This record gives sequence, structure tokens and C-alpha cells, in this order.
Amino acid sequence: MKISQKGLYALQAMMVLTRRHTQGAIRIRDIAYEENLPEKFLELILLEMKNARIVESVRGAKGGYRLRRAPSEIRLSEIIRLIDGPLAPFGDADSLRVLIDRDAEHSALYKVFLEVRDAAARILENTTLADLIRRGPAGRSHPKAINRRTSDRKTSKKKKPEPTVLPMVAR
Amino acid sequence: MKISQKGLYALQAMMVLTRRHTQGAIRIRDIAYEENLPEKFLELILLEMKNARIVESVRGAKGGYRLRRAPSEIRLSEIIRLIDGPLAPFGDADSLRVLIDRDAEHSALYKVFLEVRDAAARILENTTLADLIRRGPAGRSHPKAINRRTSDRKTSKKKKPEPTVLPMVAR
DNA sequence: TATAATGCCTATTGATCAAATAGGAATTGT
DNA sequence: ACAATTCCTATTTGATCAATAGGCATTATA
Repeated sequence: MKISQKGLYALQAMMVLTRRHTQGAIRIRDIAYEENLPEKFLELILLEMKNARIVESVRGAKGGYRLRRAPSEIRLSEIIRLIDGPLAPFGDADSLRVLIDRDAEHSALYKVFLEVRDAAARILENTTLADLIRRGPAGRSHPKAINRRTSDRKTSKKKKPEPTVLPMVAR
Repeated sequence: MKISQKGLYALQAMMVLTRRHTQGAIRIRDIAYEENLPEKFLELILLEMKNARIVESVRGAKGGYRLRRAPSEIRLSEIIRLIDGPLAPFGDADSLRVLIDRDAEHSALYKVFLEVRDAAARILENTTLADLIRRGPAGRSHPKAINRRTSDRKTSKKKKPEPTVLPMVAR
């Protein structure tokens, strides 16, 4: 499974909609600005996610996009599958299972592929947009439940660090 | 991480070289025939794996390819990285770590990507060509250790308990 | 009701990559 | 000498990726 630039954009956009999901419809332009994404490209992505019923739109002036479900009900796997296809590193889970059954010579290999897929699926199916927002920004991955109470609002700083554009090194 | 057709071909070819790794140099044509792979394409793949010192070649008449190391010392991760690049679903492990440090707004997301990479790496680093051959064809993934002794037929001379790292990751 | 603001939709582009094919040069066994 | 083989570089074809473009449809509001 490869997550494309487009897939990353989609996930970033969904994080914005999650953070602001009490604020009604958010304009494409605002999302694009906030995350530094190409506006027209983002438009296509949002449209695709609307058709997949992950988000919904409000048309016309004062229009925009909002989540169609609670952030805790939207899994990263759903977004990634939509934009970038199956989680399996080769083919998809179903065709791998068929190959394991029908192609005895290579079943050991396909079984490993399926293991990899299952591992990725386990993570991505169990991480929701709500999880991402709760953890970040720069949050520790797995906050101790016992310490939840200590997250004192007085000490919480809404740090707005400069929208740093980072060089994304491929490869 | 996406495994391409080329990557699959590479892995298939390596499995052939593993099965026949006592037989000296194997011709490209034989591998291609045995696995039904496009011969000229396979040639390029083998060349690439030779340059990466995973296999070695014998030139001229009676030439061919053979593994350069024991099958138990060749991990699937090595082959896949060579042909298809990093195991991470986005970028590579190093750049993900940099992003987690430097891009606070998205660190939660990149952490998930890194988790996925680590899960794939755990499987692919711990599966060797020897493992694949021992398991297949159509073999069950996790043979009972208790039954290993029953496999001593007269024809089997291999009593070598290869120091292979074995099945991991509970289901 | 006119207008501006927005999303909807389809098409197009340029760059890159994937999968293969081609063909001659170099090397080696017989 | 010759045939069998790998080595190496180039080319091709089609698909995919990332992005841009522009007109249409819908809606709030002045």
C-alpha cells in the first residue's frame, strides 16, 4: 500500500474538518490555505470524498464541507482505501486469499503479503480522525489514561507555529 | 509500500534460486520458463540484484545466476527495498522521523505512517527466502514444531537447523 | 431579483513510472 | 572458431500522478 500525495492531502483536509467540525461548513479555500494545499486539486479530493459519503457539502454562497459522521467513526483506512486503493502491498486481500488457495507454488509468498496487509489494516482500521486530533499536534502517541485529568486547560497553549513548508523527500 | 509486478517477479526468481541453490548457476531462461516470466525483463531484474550483491552471475556459456548468500541470510525486505523502495507507506522511515519532529501539526499522522512501516518491516525483515521454501508450496504457515521429527525421510539429508528467525506476530 | 460566492463537473496537460522489448557488446565453455 | 550466455543501453507504450482550467449550478444576501 502506497499513500500518494493526494492521499496525504485528503488526510490533512480531514484533520482540518475534524478540528473544526463544530463550526459548520468550511470552505475549500480555507482548508487549502490552512494546510497549504493546491486549491483546485483539493476540490477534486473533497468531491471524491463527498461521493463516498465521508463528507457532505453545502452549495452556494456560505457553502463548504463538513464531516458526515463523528470523527470517532471515520477510520484512516476508509480514507486511504478510497484515495489510494487496497491496503495490501500487492493486489488486495481477497485476491491474495484466492492466490493462496489456488497457486500452491507461491502460497508462502502470498501469505506473507497477506500478513503485511493485515498488520497495516489492524493499525489503520483502529485509528480514527478523533484519535489523530486527540494525539496531536506533537502529542505523545499513547497518552496514559491515568493522566488524562492532568491535561489542565490553563496550561494548554494554542501554539500557532508558522506554517512551515517542509521539503518532502521522496524515496 | 507497494510491491510491483517487477517486485513479485524478483521474489519468484529468488525462490527458484533458493530451491536450486545447490545446483550452481541457473540460466535466466530456466528461471523465466519455470516461473513463466518475461525473459528479457527478468534479465534486467537479475542484473539489478547482482549489482546489489544479492546474487552473483557466471558469464559466458554454461553461465547463469546463483545466490550470493545462504537463503536464510536473505530477507524479503532486502529484495523489496531494492526493487520497490522503502517499506514506509509514505516517504521513508528517516524522513518520517524528521517530519514527526519538525512538523508538529501533523506528527500524529506521520506517527501512524511510521507504525505501519514498522509493522511491515517487522514481518519482512524476519522472513527469509529459506522460510518461504520451508513453508511452501501450499504449506501451512506455522508448522507444529512438535512434528518436525516426523519429516525425516531417507531422502532428506538436511539436518541443518537453520538459525532462521521464525514466525512472528500473533494473529 | 441581481450579484457574488461558492461547490460541481469534465477535460486537459506534463511529468513520471511501469512493464516490457530490442539489439549489440563482452565473456566463456567446448 | 563458435555457440551460449550475461551485460548494458536505449526505446516503446500505456498508465498513473499532480495539477490546472473553465464553464455550469446553486445559494445567501443586498
